[in-house]
Amino acid sequence: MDRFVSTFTNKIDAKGRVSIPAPFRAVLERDGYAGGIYCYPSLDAPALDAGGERLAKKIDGLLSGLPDYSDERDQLSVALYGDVQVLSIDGDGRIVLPEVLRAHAGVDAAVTFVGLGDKFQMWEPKRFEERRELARSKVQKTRKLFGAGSRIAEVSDDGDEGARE
Amino acid sequence: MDRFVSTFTNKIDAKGRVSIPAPFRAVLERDGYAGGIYCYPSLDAPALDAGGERLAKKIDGLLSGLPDYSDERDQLSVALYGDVQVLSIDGDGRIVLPEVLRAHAGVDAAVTFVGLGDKFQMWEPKRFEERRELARSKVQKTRKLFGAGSRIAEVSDDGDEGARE
DNA sequence: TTGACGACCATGAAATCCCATAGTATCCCA
DNA sequence: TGGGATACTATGGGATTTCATGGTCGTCAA
Repeated sequence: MDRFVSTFTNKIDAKGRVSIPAPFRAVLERDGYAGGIYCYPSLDAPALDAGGERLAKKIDGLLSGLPDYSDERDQLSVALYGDVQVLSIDGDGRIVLPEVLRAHAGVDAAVTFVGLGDKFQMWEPKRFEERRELARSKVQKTRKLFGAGSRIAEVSDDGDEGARE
Repeated sequence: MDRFVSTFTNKIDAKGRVSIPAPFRAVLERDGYAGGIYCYPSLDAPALDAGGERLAKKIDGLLSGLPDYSDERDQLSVALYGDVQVLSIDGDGRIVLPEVLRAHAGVDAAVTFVGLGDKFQMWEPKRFEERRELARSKVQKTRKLFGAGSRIAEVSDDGDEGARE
């Protein structure tokens, strides 16, 4: 297994710590774990994007096309690197979400971890449920377009069944 | 971790000292720390660019692409090397910003350190907030310009597919 | 002598490490 | 196949370390 799949919800304790789901930790270790995960506000959702080295390299890839020390590169770097935080994982597989990130995602007592293949997202549980409903209905539509029994619907359902509370 | 990532804001004390964020110091140490950091006014922003050996080598690289004794090279080397200062780091991880540099960046009571991968910038906190907003909106535009299938779209879209409305 | 600068020490808050526990899933062997 | 032992996970809390920041004391030079 080398990608983030399925969803898990864990509590945030009094010290602001939250356990990264064990399956995700396993993926991170295979993914050249370097002491922490990269995490930043999702560009267009009240959630946080996170991942390991693979994700970091993708960001590098975005910038590698631009000439060094150009104004444009600097600006993009600010938005891409400037908002990224490296969250270190403690001996028990937990991270601490800084205030800025918690605010963006609106998380408080618990966090829902959502696997997205190369990376995963962290959501406030209720908000994620709402999104999930929307996503499901969208899948229904897509399904009709492709015809019943298409794999798109199957895959989504798999992910959901495996989810824990 | 081997790149400068994320942003931190630290205070300048009565003697003009300011702590370099610990994560940045860690990067500098891996980066062949030689007693100080290289620092110079950003070419097109009211900020300061800074970094370690890797940054110095990149500057060398830029110049090596130009023919010796060309006007362009002379101008560029003056622009790049002319204002470079080597700031030594004290035992507690602090530097002192010379007046010239503080003036260029307009810093006074505090400094915002912004990781940009190979180097980092120092900003006056308020000015940086404005710049950050600019950068963010630029990223949004850039995403729209590059259609689906481009590398930029890939990274951004990955995040959204799973959870978008 | 005064002022700038560097080395060194002090401190409170925050982050990190380490250990404990309970519930659950997994394994192993009869 | 059943049942007990084992391993793992999420979570809580105390102890320790790190970090940013403030201050003092010398030193060197103008």
